[in-house]
Amino acid sequence: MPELPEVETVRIGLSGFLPGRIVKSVKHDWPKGFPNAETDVRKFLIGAKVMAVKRRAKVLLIELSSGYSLAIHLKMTGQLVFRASGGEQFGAGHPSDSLVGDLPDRSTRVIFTFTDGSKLFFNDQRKFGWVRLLPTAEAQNIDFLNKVGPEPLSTDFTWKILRERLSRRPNTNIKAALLDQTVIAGIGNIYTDESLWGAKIHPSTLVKDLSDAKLKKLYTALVDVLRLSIEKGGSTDKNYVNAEGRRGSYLTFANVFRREGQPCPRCGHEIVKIRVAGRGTHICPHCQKSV
DNA sequence: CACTTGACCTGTCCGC
DNA sequence: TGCGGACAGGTCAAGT
Repeated sequence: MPELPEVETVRIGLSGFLPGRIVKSVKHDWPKGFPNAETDVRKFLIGAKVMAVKRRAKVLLIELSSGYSLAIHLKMTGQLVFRASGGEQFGAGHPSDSLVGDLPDRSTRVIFTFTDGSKLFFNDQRKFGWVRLLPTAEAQNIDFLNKVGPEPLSTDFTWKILRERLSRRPNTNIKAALLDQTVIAGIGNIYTDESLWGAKIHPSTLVKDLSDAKLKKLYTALVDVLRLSIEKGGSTDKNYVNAEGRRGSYLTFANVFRREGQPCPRCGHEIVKIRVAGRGTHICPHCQKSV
C-alpha cells in the first residue's frame, strides 16, 4: 500500500512539521519493530534536533543533529501521523478525509514526543513495518537500501535505464520484475497495475519479450502514474494516510486498480482481477493481451 | 543461479 | 449469529 507516492507524500508532510523540533522522549513497547538499544536511543535520539526528512525507495530517513538518522519503513499498514501540541486533529482541513481519530490508538507502536509538546505517532496495524536508529553516514548501507534500484522519478532515469534494469530479469514476468525493488525503487502493486494498463502490457508478459516500443510506453506510463499519484496525495485503499492523518485521492483517478467489474476507461471492456506473481492483479483483458 | 512461494502480522469479509 | 478460512501486499527467507 505505501509505495513511492505514498511515502513521498508522507515525506513532504513531515518536512513541513519536523525540522527544527527536538526529540524529548520516545515511547514504545515493540522491540521487534524498533530494536535499537536503549542506550543508543538516549545518546543519539533524545535531545537531537530533526534536520531534514528524506526518502530512498519506500524508506523514510529522518536526519538528526546527532549524526544519526531514523530509518522508517511503513510496509503495508504503517502510518506516520504528526500532531501539534494540544493534539488538535484536523487543523483547518476537512475532517471527512481523516482516517485516524484520537492518538494513540490501538495500532500505535511508537510515540515520539518533541520538546514543544508535539508528537509523531507511528501506527502499524500489522506490525510489518520497522524503525531503525543508525548513523546517517550508514543509512544508505542498510541491507535493503544497498541493493535497491534507481529512483524512477530522478532526472537521470530514462527508458534506456529502465530497459537495462529490467534486462537483469529476462525470464520473469513484467509484473514480478516491476515489483522487485532491486530492479527499480518504490513500485508496488498499485502502480504496477496502473502503469501496465497505461502501456497496454499484459502483466504476465516475459521481460525478454518486451519490444523497445513497449518499454518506452511503459517508462512514460510509470513516470506519469507516479507523478499524478504524488499530486493527488497517494492512494488510500484501507490504511494509508499522510502526515496529517488524511486520505490520498489517487484511487479516484485509477484506471484498473480495485476496479474489477467496471468498464475499462479506454475501451469499455470489463476490468478483471487475476493473479500474477502471487499478487491480486487488475487488467483490461482487451487492452492488455496475453503474449 | 534464477525464479517462485511462504512467512511475517492483524483486521475484514465471505460462506457455511 | 458464530466461526473458520481466504485475503490484503512489502520484503526477506526458504524452497524448487
